[in-house]
Amino acid sequence: MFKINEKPTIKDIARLSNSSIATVSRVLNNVDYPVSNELRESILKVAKELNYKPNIYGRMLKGGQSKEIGLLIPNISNPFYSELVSGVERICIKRGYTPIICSSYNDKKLEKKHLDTLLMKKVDGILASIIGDSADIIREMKLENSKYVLFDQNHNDDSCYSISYDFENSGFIAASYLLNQGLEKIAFLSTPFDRKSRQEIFEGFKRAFRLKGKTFSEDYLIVEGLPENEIEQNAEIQNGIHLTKIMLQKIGKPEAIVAINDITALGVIQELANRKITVPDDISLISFDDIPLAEMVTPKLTTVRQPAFQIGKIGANMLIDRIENMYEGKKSIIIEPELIVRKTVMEKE
Amino acid sequence: MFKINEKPTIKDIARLSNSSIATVSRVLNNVDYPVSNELRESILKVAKELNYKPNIYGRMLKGGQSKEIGLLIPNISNPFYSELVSGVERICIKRGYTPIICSSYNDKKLEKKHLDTLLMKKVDGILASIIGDSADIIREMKLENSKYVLFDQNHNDDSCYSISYDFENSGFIAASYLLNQGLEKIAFLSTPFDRKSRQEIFEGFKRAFRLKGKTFSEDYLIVEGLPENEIEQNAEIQNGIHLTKIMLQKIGKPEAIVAINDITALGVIQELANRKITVPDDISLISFDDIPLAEMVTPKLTTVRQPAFQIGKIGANMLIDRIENMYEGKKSIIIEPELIVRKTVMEKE
DNA sequence: GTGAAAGCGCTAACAC
DNA sequence: GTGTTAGCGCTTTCAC
Repeated sequence: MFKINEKPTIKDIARLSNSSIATVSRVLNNVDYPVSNELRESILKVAKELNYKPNIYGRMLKGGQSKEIGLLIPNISNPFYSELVSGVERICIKRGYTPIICSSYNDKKLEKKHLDTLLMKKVDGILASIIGDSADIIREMKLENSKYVLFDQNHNDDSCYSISYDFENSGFIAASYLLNQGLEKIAFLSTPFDRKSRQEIFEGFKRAFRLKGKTFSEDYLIVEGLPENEIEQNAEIQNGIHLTKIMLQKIGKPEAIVAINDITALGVIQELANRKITVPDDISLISFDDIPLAEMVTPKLTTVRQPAFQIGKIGANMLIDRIENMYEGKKSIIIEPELIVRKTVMEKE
Repeated sequence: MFKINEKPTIKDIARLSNSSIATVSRVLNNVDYPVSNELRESILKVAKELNYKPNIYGRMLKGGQSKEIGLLIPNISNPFYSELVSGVERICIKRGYTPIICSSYNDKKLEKKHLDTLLMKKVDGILASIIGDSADIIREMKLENSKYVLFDQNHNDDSCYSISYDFENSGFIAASYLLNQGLEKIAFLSTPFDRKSRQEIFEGFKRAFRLKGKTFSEDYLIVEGLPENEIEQNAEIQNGIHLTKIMLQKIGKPEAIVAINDITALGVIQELANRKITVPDDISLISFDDIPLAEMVTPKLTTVRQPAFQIGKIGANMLIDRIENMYEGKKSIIIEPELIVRKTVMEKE
C-alpha cells in the first residue's frame, strides 16, 4: 500500500494499477496519447479509489502556470472595492483562475509586502489599484516580467496596461445635470486632490459651468480631508460629515452639493439631517460611483455611475487575455460614466 | 550567466558566489548553521543583485506549509461577509498567512469546486461558511485531513471546530428592548427558516414575550422568500421590500418590526417610505448584524450587533492556532450579541 | 502502447 | 565550515 496518512501520488496509482508513472500521468491529464482502454480504465479506477488529487506543486515546479492572479486593492471592506473584486471573481471562475485578494489598508509597507508575496507565488498576473508609489510597484512587476493591469492609476507611464473611468466626463455630467435643473449655487465637496481622479472630476465640473456661460465661484469648492486612513472603515463617511460642517460654516446653504463619492454623500445627508435640512427638499445632492448601497438607502442616491463590478470584469478579462497572449485591445481602456437619476436631486417640474 | 529571462535560482547564486547550493540555502533561510561571514556576505550580495526570489513550489514539494488558508463564503460583495473577510485578513497579515477567498454565490456546485481547488492547493486550513450540504463538505475536508473551522453552521457534528453567535439571545434582546419601550404589536420579518440561525433568533424573540407574560400572535410572523439567490446582489433588500408589502397587506401597520438582518431592514424602510410611513415615528424597527452601513444611513439603524469583523478575527486565530498545533480553546465558540441603540426605535420618554 | 529516467528548485541528511 | 547528493510529485523525452 501507499504511505499511511499521506496523500496518494501517481507513484501509488502506478503501483496499484501495474503500470508506470508516465502512463498514469498521461491518462490523468487526458493528454492526446494512445493508451489501451483497459489500462486507462484500471488507472482511472485506482485514482478514484485513492481519491487522488494531483499535487500542483510538483506540476508547478516543471514551470506550469499557477492559474492564479493577484488582486491588489486598498480595502476589501470598502463597498466599491468589494464590488470590483466580485467582478474579477466572476471572470476568474469562468476562465479557471483563482484570484488572490490583497488589501493594503492604506499601508504602503503592507502593499509592498503583498506584492512580494504575489511575485513569490509566481501568480500569472496582477491586477492592481495602487495606493503607494506606483512607479515603484510597476518597476518591480516589470523586473519580474509579470503581466499586469492597473486600475485607475496615476501613472505617467505609457507602457502600462490600464483601465479607468472618464472622470472628467463624470464631473461634467454631474454639474450639467444640476445646472439643467436650474440649480446654480453648487458646492463641490471633496477630499484632497491627491488622486488624479478627483482633480479630473473637478475639471469636468467646471467645464459644465463654462459651457453654460456661467462661472464657478471657488468659494464653493470645499476640499478638506481627515488624513486618508481607511483602517477606520467609516473614514469616508466621516469626511462627508466634516465637509458638510465646513461648508455650512463657510457658505451657508447652497442649492446643491456635488460629493466626490457615494459614501461621502451618505455623510452629507447625515449631517444635514442632524440640522433638520432635508435632501432633496432643501438641498439637492449628487455624487459618484453608484455602489449598490446607493439604491438601498432612503432617499436613493442620484449619482454618476462609475461601475466597479464592470471595471473588475473588464480588467480581469484584459489581464487573463494578456496572460494567455491573446489580448488585442487598447493598452488603456476608458469607461464612460452614466447618470443615474434617483431621489436626491430636486428636478425642475 | 544564468538563463536569460528566467528567474535566478539558488544554483545561480551558488555559481556566482563560488559556493554551493546547500550553503546558499542555509544563508538565505537564515538557519542556525555556521557559515563564514565572508561567504555569507558574498551570497547575500549576489542574491540581492540577481533580485532573487525563492521559488515556493520547490519548497512546497519538500512538504512545507503553504502558509495559505482557504476562506469559503457565500458572497464577498455582501457587506457582512466583506467585513468578516476583513477580520480574517488582519489576522492573516499579522500571522504570516495568505487567505484565499472563494465566494460561492449561492451555487453549490461552485462551492464544491472551490473546495477542490483549495484542497488541491494544499492550503494549511480552511475557514468556511457553507451554503450547501455541510456534511458533504466536512467529510471531504476530513478525508484530506485538512484543518478547518466553520462559521455559523448547521452542523450536528460534534467533531467540528466552529464559531457562531448566540442567535437565540439576539432574538431575545431585540424583542425585550421593543417590549420595554411599550411596543407590543411587533411583526417579525424573515426569509425562510432554512438556516438554523433564523429559527433560533425567532425562538429567542418568543422567549422575551413569554418572560413578560405576553403571547406572540403567529399572524405577526411574516416569513417569505424570493428564492435565495444572491447573485442578484440586492436580493436581500428586495426581500425587505417584499416582506413589508406582505405584512401591510396581512396585518396593516404594527407598532414595531423586527427584521432578520440590516439589509432587509433597509428594504423595509424603503418600502415604508414609499407609502409615506416614517421610521421610527410611525413604526419602530430593529434588526440584526450591525454592518458598517447601519450607522451610515439615515435614520441610523438600531440593531443587535453580531460582529462580522470580530468573528472573522477569532475564526482566523482559531484556525491558525489549530494549524500550528497550539489551539487550546473550546471546540465551539459562541459570540454574545449586543444591543446597539440608534435611531429606528421610538424610545419611551 | 508502455516504461525508464531526467529534471524542475528546494531542503536536509550526510560526507568531508 | 562547506560541499555533495537524494528526493519531494510531476511532466516529458526517449527508448523499447
